[in-house]
Amino acid sequence: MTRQILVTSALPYANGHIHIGHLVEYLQTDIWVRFQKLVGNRCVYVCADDTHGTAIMIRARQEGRSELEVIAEMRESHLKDFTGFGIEFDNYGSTHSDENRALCAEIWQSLRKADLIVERTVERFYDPVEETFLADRFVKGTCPVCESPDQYGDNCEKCGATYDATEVIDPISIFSGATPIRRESLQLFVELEKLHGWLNEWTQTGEHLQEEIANYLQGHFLSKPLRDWDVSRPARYFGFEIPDSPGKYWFVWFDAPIGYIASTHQWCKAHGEKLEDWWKSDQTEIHHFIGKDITYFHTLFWPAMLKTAGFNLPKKVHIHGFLQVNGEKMSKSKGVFVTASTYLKHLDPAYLRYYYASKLSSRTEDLDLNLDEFVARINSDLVGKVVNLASRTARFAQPTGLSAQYPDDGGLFAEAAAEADKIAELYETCEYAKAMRAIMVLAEKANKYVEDNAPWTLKKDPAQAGQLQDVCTVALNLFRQLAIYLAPVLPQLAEQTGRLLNAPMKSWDEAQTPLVASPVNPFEHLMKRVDPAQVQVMTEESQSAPAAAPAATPQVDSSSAAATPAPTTANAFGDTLEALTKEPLTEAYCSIDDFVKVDLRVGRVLTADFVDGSDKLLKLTLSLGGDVTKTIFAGIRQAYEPATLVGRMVVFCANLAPRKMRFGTSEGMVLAAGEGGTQVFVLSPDSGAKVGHRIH
RNA sequence: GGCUCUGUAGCUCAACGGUUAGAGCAGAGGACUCAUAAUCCUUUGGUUCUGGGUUCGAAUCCCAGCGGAGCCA
Repeated sequence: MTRQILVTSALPYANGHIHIGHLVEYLQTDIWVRFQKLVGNRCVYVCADDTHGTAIMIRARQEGRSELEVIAEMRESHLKDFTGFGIEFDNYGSTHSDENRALCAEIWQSLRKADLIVERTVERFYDPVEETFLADRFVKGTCPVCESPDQYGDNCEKCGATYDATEVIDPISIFSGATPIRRESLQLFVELEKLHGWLNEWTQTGEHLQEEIANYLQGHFLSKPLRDWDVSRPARYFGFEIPDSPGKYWFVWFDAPIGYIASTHQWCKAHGEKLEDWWKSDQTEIHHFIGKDITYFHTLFWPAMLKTAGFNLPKKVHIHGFLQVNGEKMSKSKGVFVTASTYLKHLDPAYLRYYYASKLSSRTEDLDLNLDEFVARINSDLVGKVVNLASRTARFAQPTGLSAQYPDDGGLFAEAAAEADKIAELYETCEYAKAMRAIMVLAEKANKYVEDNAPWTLKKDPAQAGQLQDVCTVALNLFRQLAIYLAPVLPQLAEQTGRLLNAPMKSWDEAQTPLVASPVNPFEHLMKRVDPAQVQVMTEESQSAPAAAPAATPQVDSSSAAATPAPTTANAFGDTLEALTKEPLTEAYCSIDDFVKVDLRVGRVLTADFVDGSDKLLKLTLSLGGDVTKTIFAGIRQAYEPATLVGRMVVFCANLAPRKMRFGTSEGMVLAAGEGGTQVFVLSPDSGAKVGHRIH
């Protein structure tokens, strides 16, 4: 039975570029959509830019242009990145569209009619320079609990306290630096509590949510009365003015998810379809793919809005975890923050599509991009196992084409064909990692078949030509099966395979029938091995890119910057002589006696603070265990956010002679690699080391 | 701080409360030479974070501790 499925990914915010963290979601979704289309379901994939809110407004003003210009430019950039990664939306809209405005009004009317909207006066911070109210996270100041400076207005990264922005000591606006003033404002709220009973049932029953998400909602929100949701923002605000409340605008999180419907509407108009058939019909399944950070918007507010306004509820909200790179949070200061466009400059998008697929499950666990593993996976699985099958047999088969009848292969093809349902089920349930493994097992068996039948030996004997053709027919058919199973992940490979064998692949079911009597075209490389040096260049370029590259600032052409260093030979890991050339090895020897004079220790950073009057230094308090501490001024300010250092272990010299500085006395030196400035990389011991350990 | 997850081989991950905890990669040895130093065979790696408990039986369930991730409208 053909299903009718509407799929969405979260709307990227029009204030930043797409990076490889975002791509976890778009690739996960794109793979799912391609799978659905391949098996013959009617599937439409929509998305849009999320364009409203204070951040966009302020940015436009700071850049001296209109919000419309800003969002138009980001839209272009986003689309370019998505296209580059083979993400195929059926429609890519914008929350700043006529369709969205109309739908917002419609849903708003429903909420009014259901008597869910109330007015209340709240006190908010107001930026007198930018003339706008400030969300908590747009205010910084000293934590009212532990008095750490430079904390955001909603919670303290040092002590973990949460509070209201109005409690912060010495607050400033992050936009203008001005001291915000308190101002009363009449706001509109949705009384979510009125739908508490229904939400309880919807979230806790059925298959709408992953189990851990249902638990999370139960434990965190549904166990107590639901707070009213503040959905309005006073002028100035970039968004839609609320029709029945002049001077008030819908909060960006009100109109953003409605953008899913608006984008669908655009698609319907372009394809002669009715919106009702997609959003108000039992025949349609809605599937949202989102990250775990925006869980509550999509699992409480959004269902409540849909329910009230009479739209389809999602059949499933698929929630994924975050991307880490080499075991750490993606971070701009440490150079593991890779944008989509930087990646595309150096590497084939197919690599990332496969790598993510090989690691994704249906759980909300985070996914770690380990760059060494990335190289190994691609080279071993895709090039070594899959593509190799074609590579080692296509040339033998080219003169004759495929055999007219499918030969006896000992049941291999049938065996792999029988896996189709299992693999389909794994795609359907987002267990891509398991699907990839199942496919690789088939690839291993196929390689063994080639090994056992040694076509290269058959080739030497003209009498065995028929046998040779048969063996290659089997191998290429097994390869073709793999290409079909991998098509949702690697659409390009599927197309190339279709061309190689003169038989385009259109459907999942083609894995059930062997291809015979088809000509074989000259073989071209289907996929290149990953060169670790390219990965290296990519991370280096990411490190040298300006920290928060906003689209508006004229892009420093980082490609030319990356090309400048003289190309030097690299070892097998891609390490070049660059660093050694800049700082040659010391020629004089150091005796063991000299070395042991230096007392190197493992310490834990207890506190890390900016130093007033210095743009280079951070003041660190290091613990050596118990109550033994050392104070160190380290020149790493440009490379590290203080908050990211607290709690981590570092290596430092504990018996360096104390040095008086303008700011205090420094009692040691933290060990770090790099050239200085933003290029500083603090050393850490492997796990297992204890605070206070001496380094020998 | 609260909540939801999470900790298994060097790395990435499997394992309905039930044989001797398994795969891939990496490592070691061998075969092969068609293939992008690819492939095939054999093989070394585990105190399942720690400590208690429940059970005939625990990686799995419970409690505590330690570490990691996220969220807190």
